[in-house]
Amino acid sequence: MTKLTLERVAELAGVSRSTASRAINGQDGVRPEIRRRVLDVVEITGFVPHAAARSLAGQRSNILGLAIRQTTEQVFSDPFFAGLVQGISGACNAQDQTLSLFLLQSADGEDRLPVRMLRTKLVDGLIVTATFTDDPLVWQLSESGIPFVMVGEAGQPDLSSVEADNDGGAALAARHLLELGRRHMATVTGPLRNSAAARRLLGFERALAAEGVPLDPRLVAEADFTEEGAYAATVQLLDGAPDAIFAASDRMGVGVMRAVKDAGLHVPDDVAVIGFDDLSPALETEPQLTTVRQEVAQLGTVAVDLLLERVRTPEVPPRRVELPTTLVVRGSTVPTAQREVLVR
Amino acid sequence: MTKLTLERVAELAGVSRSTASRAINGQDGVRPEIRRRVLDVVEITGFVPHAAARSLAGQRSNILGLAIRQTTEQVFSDPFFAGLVQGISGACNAQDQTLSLFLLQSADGEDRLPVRMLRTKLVDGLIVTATFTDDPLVWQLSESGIPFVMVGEAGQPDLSSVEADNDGGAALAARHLLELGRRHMATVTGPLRNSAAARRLLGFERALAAEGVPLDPRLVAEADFTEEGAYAATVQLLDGAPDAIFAASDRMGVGVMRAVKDAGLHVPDDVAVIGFDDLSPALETEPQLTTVRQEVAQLGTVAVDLLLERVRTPEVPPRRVELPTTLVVRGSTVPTAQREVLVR
DNA sequence: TTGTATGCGTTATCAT
DNA sequence: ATGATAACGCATACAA
Repeated sequence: MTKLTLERVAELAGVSRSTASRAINGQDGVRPEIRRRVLDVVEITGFVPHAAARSLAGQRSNILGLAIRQTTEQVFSDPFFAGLVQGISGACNAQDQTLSLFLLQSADGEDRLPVRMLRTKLVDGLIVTATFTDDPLVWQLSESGIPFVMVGEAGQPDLSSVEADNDGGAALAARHLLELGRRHMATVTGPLRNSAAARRLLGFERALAAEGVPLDPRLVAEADFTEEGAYAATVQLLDGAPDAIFAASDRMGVGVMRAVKDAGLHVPDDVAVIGFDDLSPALETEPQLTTVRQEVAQLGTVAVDLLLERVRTPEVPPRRVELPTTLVVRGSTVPTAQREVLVR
Repeated sequence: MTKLTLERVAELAGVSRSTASRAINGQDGVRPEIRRRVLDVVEITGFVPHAAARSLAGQRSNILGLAIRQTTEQVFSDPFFAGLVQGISGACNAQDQTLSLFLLQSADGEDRLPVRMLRTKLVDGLIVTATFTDDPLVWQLSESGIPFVMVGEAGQPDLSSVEADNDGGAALAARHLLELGRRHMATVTGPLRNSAAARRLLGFERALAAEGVPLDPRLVAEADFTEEGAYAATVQLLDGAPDAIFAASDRMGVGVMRAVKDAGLHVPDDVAVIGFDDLSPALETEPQLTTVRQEVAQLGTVAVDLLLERVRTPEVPPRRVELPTTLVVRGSTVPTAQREVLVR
């Protein structure tokens, strides 16, 4: 059996390579009847174009890279990442792109990836996540000229990026707690080098201040987005006797609740707890965690869209997308009995 | 600035393309002096060969795929996976292979991946994880002829695969508990469709039976490798008043310990608990979890080695590697005070 | 609308 | 040891 190439398909369909190519790639300017014939042959033979050849000739690999700057341990224990990758992977499939993962953990890998990926032309573009506000990778990438988008804050101005409305979301949390009559708010933040963590703190502070209930600095504890970290932070915070704690992620919310309970306090009667994300951990607590929902998977979808935009039409300027957040009220702030149907 | 290609490098080094190529690829048959000159030019210019061109001409993409059959949610919350990917990724870097992730979650994706990946020649081979004993993907792959290796049990005979010695590990656990004088053993298993889960149960049972302490079927509960699942399973098991519980993973061990404690029982006095993996969750309990250690990252390393073996020398038959496990004694079976230095 | 011819950047074969 | 040259499989500008 002769190797199955475009040439062979064209032959079987009785057309030229170019026509076959056009038919297969859905370009127009090919008679419907001919197109059918070609596609039939493709169907029957199971032809799939050779990735490398296509890439070489077409100047495009149809591979998108996901550059991950956290340790594998972090990545693979963070439900946020699960949702994000879910979204990215789904969008890639839908757009016929292959997703390639790059773990950027090792010190030497840090400057190897840019050079390799960029020049090698393996990927058409990169989605970069979880950078810190002054991540060198970012300017390395922008210098290199490879198309890329950020999930999270773009340290630099002229970059495409997607992010949830962290300020707004945190403000939702703040106002919800205020409405419940809480006045001694505390918050467990993520690592403040992380812009999302910083903005959630900022949004929370501002919203409180706007209502004349300034946040006591002693009731702010920085943690690391893990349950354990949040637990430890909360233990400290409890000295200040807060009546509400805003955790910058659901996972941390779980830790906060555990600490509160272990201190012999009741949630929400003594301390109301609210998280951020609306991912699975929020449902695993008792009572369930009130939280600020962000559409994590959609973050991934948008990231892919933005990236393809940069890849396909480099001339249109980069843009930043900010996805809305919503409040999801559960038992950790309002006992079930007292709650109307606030969430559809 | 003219495009940086092999041609250009050759020109700058004053040699032919072929020589430049050989020098760069470390092939022999090129004078040391010449090689130096070429490599210098490479160094200075920062030349990196074009992936697609190399792939097209060389019949090899140097991309390895990791096919994941679990939901993203599962994958990104399982510390086992973190370690595995860590190992795989590291080995890929070390061997100059690019790692590409394929999430095989959607129903339609299931038969799309094989066809696409295989024919497209994008990857040289695939590492497949976490299949069930009769996973259709496995025979689809073996039919297709693409080189691949399994992490876990190979349903079929003639496949390369890596796995920890699950039977042996479970036996270690069993004997340890017996030595401690426990006689009413219980176990929380993983999903028994999963071969690793099945073997851990089997190994545990057998080792007990061999010592004349058969496992009471009522003291076996199947869970799903999650903490919550294990918690629920343990609640059931406790009715049978076991004095020791073997959890088929550390993560489940955490759930088991929580359940035991919540039942007002003491670990290890009332119930000894032992896990499997020796991953981070084992250290997060109080007391820390005794466990059967498997070298998760090495699993990944070996998988890559096996795969490259299949890719580069298809003629040598596939082989199965089984990695040894070791017992790591901690407080959940032996109080610190009573413990010698068993772990270095 | 279709076909022809050329180029993509590298490796591999075959001389030299 | 080195160089010329032919693949590799496809896309695309151009011609028809």
